[in-house]
Amino acid sequence: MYVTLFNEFAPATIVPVPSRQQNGAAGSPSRKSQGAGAHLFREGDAAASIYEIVSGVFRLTRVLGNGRRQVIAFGFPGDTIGFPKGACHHTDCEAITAAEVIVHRRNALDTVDGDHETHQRLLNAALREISAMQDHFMMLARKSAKEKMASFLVTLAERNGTPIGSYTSCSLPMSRADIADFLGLTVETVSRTLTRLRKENMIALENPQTVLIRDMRALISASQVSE
Amino acid sequence: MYVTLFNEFAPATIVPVPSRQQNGAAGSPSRKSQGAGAHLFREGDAAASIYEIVSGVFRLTRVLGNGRRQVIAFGFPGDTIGFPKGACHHTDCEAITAAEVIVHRRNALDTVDGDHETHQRLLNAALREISAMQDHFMMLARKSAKEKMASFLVTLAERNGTPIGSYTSCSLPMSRADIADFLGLTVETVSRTLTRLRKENMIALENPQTVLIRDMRALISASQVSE
DNA sequence: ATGTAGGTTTGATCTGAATCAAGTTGCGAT
DNA sequence: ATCGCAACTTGATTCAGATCAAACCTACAT
Repeated sequence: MYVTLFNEFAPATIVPVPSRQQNGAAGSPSRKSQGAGAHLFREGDAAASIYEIVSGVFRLTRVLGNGRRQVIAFGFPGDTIGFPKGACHHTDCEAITAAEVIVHRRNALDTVDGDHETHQRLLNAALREISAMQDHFMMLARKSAKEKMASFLVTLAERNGTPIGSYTSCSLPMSRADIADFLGLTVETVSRTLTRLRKENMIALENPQTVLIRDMRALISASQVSE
Repeated sequence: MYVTLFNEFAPATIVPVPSRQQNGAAGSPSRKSQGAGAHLFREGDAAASIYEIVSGVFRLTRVLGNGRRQVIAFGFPGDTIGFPKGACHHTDCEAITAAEVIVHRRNALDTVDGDHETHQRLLNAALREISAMQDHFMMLARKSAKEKMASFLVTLAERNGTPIGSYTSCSLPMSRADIADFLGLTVETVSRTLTRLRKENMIALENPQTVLIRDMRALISASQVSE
């Protein structure tokens, strides 16, 4: 059974942060801080809000009967999460690092009277989300373990990496189990595949949570479907 | 507990088009007929329109380098298709039967000035889409061939089936290759799995394009993740 | 410092689905 | 009719990744 990282922070440290309330009638987005390991919302919760990630990393999951789990997405700063299905959230959402979000009232999506620009931004986020998920389909259904892992690292480096000389350093805030459940693999396969990429000199592991990409070109090439 | 795939689909919101053509400014949705095999749009096309399916079945696909293909979704009457990524369509869309669609100007999503209600309907369709795709993730990543095939048939029966006594007849307008590329399997596995479900007396094949579901309860049970 | 518990890596084996390879069936065109 | 082709089914074999099983860290708690 799966147990989350960072359990030591377990008690949800949700600290509302005072913020620019000058936004009159409808909008009034507020900020919220979130400790690592705390749930932002759970599957089935009434969807009162939509969130824009300011800092930190979130994990969106769904669970299937027995224990099979799917990580739908990781949320990074700039991402919008919490699109509702009807009145409810349809995923669990947990912070995997300490995090901060901007909270929008859920019906910023419904009504347009209040804040056109926010509405439009959320809508565009939803459309981007659809597109990103379609990419993920390809990955889940049609890529090998190596291609999946390479794709994942390339994406992560783009979002999250810091260049160090000609290399790129990239932290993996999520556990191997999270990666496995995102890519549709097992932890063992994730681990083995990382080792393989390491032995092929594409990456190095500074420590289990930090990857150094040594040959981005090769990694990108490995992320694409081979002939 | 996880139930079935996609059964949260739109309760066929086929709003008959009273074609409020008096709506000069923004709305003016029109209809379009589409022969079997004709493309409604292709990946990369400028996304000028969004479509609501009135009749017929569409197939949304993306192609990966060599020849690997992913069927993103099948579109049935009541579904909305053609959500753009930026200015472009990000999938191919082909009618697999003769079909008819309602055409909305693309910026029915952008601007709200014209037709609030249409805007809202499209937005809700986008949110439903996100939810449905999340279900599909689970299927692609975490289900066995038998579970996938059973899920697919159950979903199809819900959308498309006609009860015949205690049985449900259901046409498969798409080819085995389409089904395979939707479920992340090969044609051979699709065929074998259908045979297996047939031998287990859950279904019968009237002909290759028509399935008779003989034991819906068993099929639903097979569609769920086994212990 | 020692013990313990996750998380990670590595190894051995197994298996479900892919691949390779024929058949079959249905159908439209000659 | 029957030829040709495409879609489908079935069979034999292979293989990538799952599963089963041990180590191997760290980091925290005693």
